[in-house]
Amino acid sequence: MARRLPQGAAYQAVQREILARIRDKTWPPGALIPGEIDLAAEFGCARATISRAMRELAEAGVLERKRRAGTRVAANPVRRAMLDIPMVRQQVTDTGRAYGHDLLFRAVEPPPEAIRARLGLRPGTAALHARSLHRADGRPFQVEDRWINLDAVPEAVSVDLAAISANEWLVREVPLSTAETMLSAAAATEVEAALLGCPPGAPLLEIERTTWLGDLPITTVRLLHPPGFRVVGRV
Amino acid sequence: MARRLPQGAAYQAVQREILARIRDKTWPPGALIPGEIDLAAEFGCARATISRAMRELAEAGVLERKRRAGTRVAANPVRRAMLDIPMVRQQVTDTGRAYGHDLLFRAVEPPPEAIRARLGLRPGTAALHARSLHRADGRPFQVEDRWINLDAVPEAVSVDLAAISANEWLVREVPLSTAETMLSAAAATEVEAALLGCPPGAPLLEIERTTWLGDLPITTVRLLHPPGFRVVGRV
DNA sequence: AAGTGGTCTAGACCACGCA
DNA sequence: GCGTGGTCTAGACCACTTG
Repeated sequence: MARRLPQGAAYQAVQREILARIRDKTWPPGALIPGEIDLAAEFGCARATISRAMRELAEAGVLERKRRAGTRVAANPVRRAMLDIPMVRQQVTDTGRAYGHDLLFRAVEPPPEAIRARLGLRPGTAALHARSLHRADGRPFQVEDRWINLDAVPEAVSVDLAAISANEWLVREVPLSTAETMLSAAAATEVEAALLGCPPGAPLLEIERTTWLGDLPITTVRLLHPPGFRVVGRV
Repeated sequence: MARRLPQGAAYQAVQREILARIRDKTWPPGALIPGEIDLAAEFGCARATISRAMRELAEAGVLERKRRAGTRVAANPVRRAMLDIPMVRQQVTDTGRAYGHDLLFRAVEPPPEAIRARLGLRPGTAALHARSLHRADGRPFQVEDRWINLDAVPEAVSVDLAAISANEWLVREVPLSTAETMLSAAAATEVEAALLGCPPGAPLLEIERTTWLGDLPITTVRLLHPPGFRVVGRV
């Protein structure tokens, strides 16, 4: 760049300038903006610098890029929220509370049809089923209902889930799995209400997550949080 | 690279190799992995290629990088879910349904204390308050309860919110605002139940979002979805 | 003080997808 | 075709942090 901007890198200065031009409607939504070579000339920097700035803005949903067609300001910007869903233990201890968990149930049994399909099991195949209650300072924090595909991780059957939570064992043993996460609201059943210490029918935040290693389904879990629990998104 | 891998770019091939080595525990959680120069030599590519591969993996939470200290495999990988929260209209029409919305209420009035604080208003200041019902194929899809900071966007007061939803007007007029998003479960009040066509007390997925332009609060909104509604995360 | 990641450059080739 | 973005390279300087 002609003058070295004090705050941050050149590609970030380029990003700020692009964002400013979108905000002040120099480049309105849907508009075609100059190509990388033109902008590099204007900003007095290398094309790679412009490229990185625009690539990141495209990943953020601000710009839409197509070869030959050029770069446009996104017409329908999508609001994105990044949710961090750490291990339960961390969620609890990060807020200064004491973590504990109870294994409520453990069995190797054929899952219901919905779970069976999600884990890609042949009908009749058994899977490891575990239910736990996680506590913060002794009070109910999360009910976890988990199914583990024993075809994928047979070692799981011999893990003492009372000593180490399934979550932590899986993170250690099967790192880097890909996941699909769903959030919804559910009414507490009698059992769930008793566990979480809330009235039956109370609104619970429900997180369902299925993880794969490559194409191989590993586990699917349903997490229930007591009323008042919030998930906060960054960005 | 020595041999041109058919699928994708070189930096992606490097990423796949790094991920493979983490998975097979060549590089276990917490381990220090070779520096960029060493890896560039090993993979037979430029240092910038390794750098991009590792930078992205660090952004994804897989690696932790520090100058001088080097790069380590993340010890406590955090599960991240990226939620796309598009404009209501798109959410509805993308699933092939007809979109419609009714403006239920509109007033310029002092907000309750919680909202006032969130919008950074002086006590007694009025804000634009609007409540809408969004429909998909005529059926209730979302209840929107919004407050708009008229100090930040005075033009909002003269917008016909029956013709264009507040959401769409704000996206067009105040693009690129930053936002904080919260998800939780809430029990339907009598009014909300009537609007959404569900029993009172039914569990609703609640999304609260506040947006800023720089440091200036623009709007805060509470979105309620009927039972069964799900938000799905990518990655 | 030294080594690591973070960034930038100038140039190059490629691939996709409009015209 | 041909212009755009997408990627790669070889080399350079800088900034942070730790031994």
